Formats: sequence, structure tokens, C-alpha cells
Amino acid sequence: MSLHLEHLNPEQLAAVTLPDQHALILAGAGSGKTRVLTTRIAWLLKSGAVSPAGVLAVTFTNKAAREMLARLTAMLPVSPRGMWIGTFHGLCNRMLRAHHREAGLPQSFQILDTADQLAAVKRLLRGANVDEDRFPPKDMQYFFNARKEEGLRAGEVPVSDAIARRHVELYAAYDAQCQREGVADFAELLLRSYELLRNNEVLREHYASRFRHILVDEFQDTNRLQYRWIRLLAGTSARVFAVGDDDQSIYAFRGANVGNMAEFERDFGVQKVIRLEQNYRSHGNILDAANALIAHNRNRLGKNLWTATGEGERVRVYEGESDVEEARFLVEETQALAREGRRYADMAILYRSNAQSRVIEHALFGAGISYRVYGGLRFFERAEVKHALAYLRLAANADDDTAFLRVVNFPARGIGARTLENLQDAARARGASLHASIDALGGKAGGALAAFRALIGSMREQTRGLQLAETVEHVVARSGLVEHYRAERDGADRVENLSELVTAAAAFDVEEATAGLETGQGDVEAVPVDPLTAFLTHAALEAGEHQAGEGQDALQLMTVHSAKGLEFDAVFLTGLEEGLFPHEQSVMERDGLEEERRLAYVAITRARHRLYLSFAQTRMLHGQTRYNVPSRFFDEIPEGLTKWLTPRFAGRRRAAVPSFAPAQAAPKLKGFGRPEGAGGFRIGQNVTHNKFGAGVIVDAEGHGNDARVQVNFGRQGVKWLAVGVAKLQAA
DNA sequence: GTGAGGCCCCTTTTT
DNA sequence: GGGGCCTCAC
Repeated sequence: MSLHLEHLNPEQLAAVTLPDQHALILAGAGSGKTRVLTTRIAWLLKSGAVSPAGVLAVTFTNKAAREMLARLTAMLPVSPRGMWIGTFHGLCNRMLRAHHREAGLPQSFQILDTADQLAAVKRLLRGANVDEDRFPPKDMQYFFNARKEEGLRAGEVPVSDAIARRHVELYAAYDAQCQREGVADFAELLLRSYELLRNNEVLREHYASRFRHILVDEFQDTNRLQYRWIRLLAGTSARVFAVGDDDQSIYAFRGANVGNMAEFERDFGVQKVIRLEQNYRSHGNILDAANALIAHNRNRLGKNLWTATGEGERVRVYEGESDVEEARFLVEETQALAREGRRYADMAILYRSNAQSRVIEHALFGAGISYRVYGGLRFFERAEVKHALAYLRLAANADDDTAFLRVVNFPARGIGARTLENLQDAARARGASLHASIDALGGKAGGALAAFRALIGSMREQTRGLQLAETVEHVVARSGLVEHYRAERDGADRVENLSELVTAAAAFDVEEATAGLETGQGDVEAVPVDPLTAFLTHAALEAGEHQAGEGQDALQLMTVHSAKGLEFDAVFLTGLEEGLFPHEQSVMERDGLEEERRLAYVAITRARHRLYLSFAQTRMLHGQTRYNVPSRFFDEIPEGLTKWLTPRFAGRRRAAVPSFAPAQAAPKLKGFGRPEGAGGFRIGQNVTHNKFGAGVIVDAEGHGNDARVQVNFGRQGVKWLAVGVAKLQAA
């Protein structure tokens, strides 16, 4: 076994070879975090401190788990089987399947993804006659998940007023509905697994004595419940090795709690905090820009990245007149880089929000540059695939009401809203599932429902004993989905995806997916595995890689969030405008600006050799033109590190431009379409005012000297000024 | 019961 | 500008 310890720097080596104790590793961007994590595991095994079965390593994404597994496999002489390596949800799922009885779940319980959960919540609210304007389904979904992530069941949530009481009642009803239907949402996987360990001493002791070493990746992204789960699992004897970077915490909005890092230090009495500060990715100027920016955050554990690779090029800055101009610049510049011999796949265009990609895509498409957009719908989330999966879920468990409602009338088979309302009433009255309540309805509607029940029944019968792929093929064929989509104008892709689903089932390795689940007879963790359930679980927990364009030389487009963990030779960080980045809605939130700054930090540290920052004076967003002020983040990067490709702020007196300036959406031009309308001024023009400083005209009315213009002065506010009175000057 | 057109809203995202 | 959802007309 070759660990190549000689290639590690002193801090990395210290982390890898740390004696038997808890540790917190503050691993800066590009500091070799994954390498340290995997080498640590290999070192523990090699030194005989632990056997593979005593190791549990947990990550956030399937991708990170796969990466870790691949590196370990390459490093170890033996297969890493026996170790528990996976995502929080994957590991909790595994535990719940093994101990489903103790956890109070059916062995083949189904997992609701976010969309399934929302559908289930809507159904609940409608059934309970809840006013959806007062209790929006999305808000309720958020409420349930937030409580679960705090580890609270309905009975434990403090109630202060009537509204809160209603929330809690609905929370209880939602959980009861899930329980009745034998389904669990994502947060439930964690909470149920946590409760299982908490309430069952035998199991807790079993796992506490099994896992000697627990390693946690991206620790800054853990939420409170995940942290408590780790604490419980570690018990008093396991050692926890937590790796994270508080400066890269960008998921507070979905419950991540950076505070877990400090809490971990305290709760576990961590003796050793190791900082990995040498960056192996970026050139000096890029790193200095990142460091200078993040230094503006107050709440930091403190860390300063350095590099031995030299300062490299300056950070290039570009100002466009419009988003279209900015996109044109991106096209020209990436083409120029390509001519110099760089691969498009080594360049990335990053943006704050997905809506920004459209203009860029349009320009790239026009120029014939092949590109790949990350994010968006993934394979198992596509409507047609989810429909097919719903039929499969019903074949496995006919009481799955979410799946039932999804396809009972898709393709259309004459079962309308009225019929379903009646059926739901009947089911509620009996406390039974929809499927089990079909007999309650007679007449024509009852007949159509009975036919559907027969279809599901025959799917179940006829797939008994078949291989997984045959099962999927049979169910897809009988569902009528293929005929339905064939008849649609643009249905070809969907038909294609349905056959792709059969292929995915054939390629699905049941053995691998369930490795270690079916252990020896009498083993406490043993669990019989049904391939269909394994496949459906895989579909829910791993929505599928973004397909298409993998491996070809395509320019990479993605949000800053999805760029985390990746690196590129050249990075274009676009749309650096107040209101967009930092986003106006974040600026309002507590600690929101700091998270935006960390986001910018993550973006900047993705670049190896070359970094571009760009912004535009005007941008079309949500169908309206907005006139923007450059991002305050420009003020936070020392001038000496940058090189402006356009005149610095194009004549704007940057110093006077305030750092808080929510972007203004300009109303439709009120008879003010001509460029020189209001006393020589035009919308979008930069102006200065003696008292308010620099600003930009966002609206106007009237003509000549009677005209009034609305000016966005950023922090000084937005003012209407009479052109004839206010001494406005063109900037 | 079904499909077409109107209306609303609009960060970030993994499991 | 555009996608999802709802209402309305057949």
C-alpha cells in the first residue's frame, strides 16, 4: 500500500497521521482536502488502528462519496468494502432498511423527493380544507423540514399562538399521512435514523462499538440534525475527524449551520485544529484577491491562503454596457483563449442565478461554441421518468398515494378531479389508502378506478420473479406512457427517456448498491434486499448525473453554487452588480451579505491561472431592464491586483458610488423612448449630484426643462429630481 | 374531463 | 422572458 506521505506538506501530514483523537481540519480552497481525507483513512488502516468495518465516512453529495471511494480503492490493497462511505441520506437509508421494524417503517418504504413531498403536502392541505393563501404549501413544506432539521416532532414544537398551533397540527397530520403511506421524505430519513439511535440502546451500542473512526467531509455544510446524528453515532469511543472551511459555507439558506464547527470543538474537546492554508490551485494574484475579499467578513475562524506558484496574471475586469455586451465579450474572450490552445472544457462561466445563463447561451449558440450548462432537470426528475417510477412504486406498494395520484389519470383514462375528490373522502373516512378505498365508489367512475386497480394488480403479478430490467420494461410498456408521448408533437425525447430508464435498470448493479446489506445470518445489520426497492431508492437518492456533453470539449456554464469543489484554468465570474451579486434578497437577510461574500470567494478560488470579473450597466431581468451599479465587491479587491479591460467604471466616480444600491427595475418608458428626452438626460445614464454623489437614471417623465428624472443614488436612495432645478451633471 | 390560454412570480440546491 | 399553475370554455 502506497500512501505517498512524502508528497504531503507538514500540515497535511500532521492531519493524516494524527494520533487517536478528535480533530478539526480547516481546509482552505484548493488545499488538498480530499487527499487528506482519503490518505487519513488509508493511514488508519495501514497502521492497524482500525479495520475497514470500523470506518464511516460521510459526505454531502454522491459525487464526493464516489470520488472518495475511487481514490481509496486506488490506494488500498484490499477492497474498501465493509466501510460505510456515503452521503448522510444514503447512510441513514441504509440504517433504516436494516432496522426498519425498530424504526417503525415498512422494509420497502419509498423516499419522497422534494417534488413528491410538495405534492404530498398539497394533498394534505386540500384534504384538511386549509386555506392555501394563508398556509401556502411551499411554506408548510419548509416549516416541516425546518422542524425536522431541528430534531423536533410535532409534539415538541413550542406553540405561541393560533397560527403556530395550526402549523403544528398540520405537521402532525403530515407525518401521520407519510406513516400511513409508508413513505419518508429526505429530512425524515435523518430524523428517523437519529431517533432510532437515540431510542434504541442495543443498536446505539452496536454502532458505537463498530465505528471507531468517523470522518466528515464539508463539515461547514452540516445542519443541526446531522451534527447531532454524528454525535450520537460517535458515542464516547469513536474519533471524529471533521474537515471543513467556514469561508466556503454557502448553504446557510438551506439549514447549514457553520456554528457546528465551533460547537464541535467545544463538545468533543478537540485538542487539535489543523489549518491547511497552502493552496495548490490558484496563482498569487487570484488568491490575494480572494483573501482580500473574504477579509471583509467578520465571522471567521481565520485562515489565510498562500501559494508557492508565483503571482501570475492580474485579475481582468470588464464592464459592458449591457448584459448582451457582456455576453459578446465572453464569446470573444473564450474564442481567443481557444485560439491560444486552451480547451473550452477548462473554462467556466459562472453566474449568481440561473436566469443569467440565457443571454450567455444565446451568444454562445450564435457563435457556434459548444457549451454545457450544469444544473436544471436531472434524469430521474423528468416528468416522464417520474411517471414511470410512480407505476413501479405502485407495483411495489399500492398504498403509495403520492404515486397513485400522479398516474391514476395519466395517461388520461377518464378519472377526473371530481372522482378523485370522492375517492379521497372515502379513503379519509376509512383511514385507508386510495387504492384500498376504490370499492367505495360505484358507477362509471368506480368502474374506471377498478380498471386502474386491475392494471396495477396485473403489473405486480406479471413482474413477479422477473429481473429488474424486465420488470421496468414490462411496467413501462403496460403503463400506456409510450403511446401517450408518441402521440405528442415533442414527445420523442420523452419516449427516448423511457427506454433510457429500462437501460438504467439493466445497468443498475443491485449487488453493488446493496453491498454489505445482506450480511451473515443473524447479523444485526442484515436486511433482505428487493431489487426494485433498491432501484427506486437509488432513483430518489441519486437523481442522476446531468447527461449529454460529458467528456466533449465544451465550455462550462453554471451557478457559483454548483461550481463549489470544481476548478478551471480560466474562470469568468459574471454579473457582478449590486442587487444581483450580492443578491438584493440576501442583503436583506441576517448575515446574508457575508454569505454572498463567501459565495464570491468560492467563485474566485475556482480559477487556476486566469480570472475575469465582469458586470454590465443594464441587464434584462424578468422582462424588465434594470440599471445597475457595480458590485461592492470591486471595492474590496485591491486595485493593484486587477487589470481593467475597459476604463475603470467607465467614468463613474467609483469612490462616490455607495456600496448599498438595490437595483431598480425601470417601469415602462412613459413616452420617453427617445434617447435624449428629459433635458438632455436619458435612462441608464450615469450622473452626479452635488449632495447625493454618483447615481444612474432609472426613469424619467416630461420633456425639456420640465422633465423629472428618477435617479438611483445607491445608499443615498432613489430620488425624483426636477431637471430644471437639481444640478445634475452627466458623469 | 380535457385542453388552451391567462396570470403570477421570480436566489442559490443536495439529498 | 418564461415556466408552472389555475381557470375557463368546450
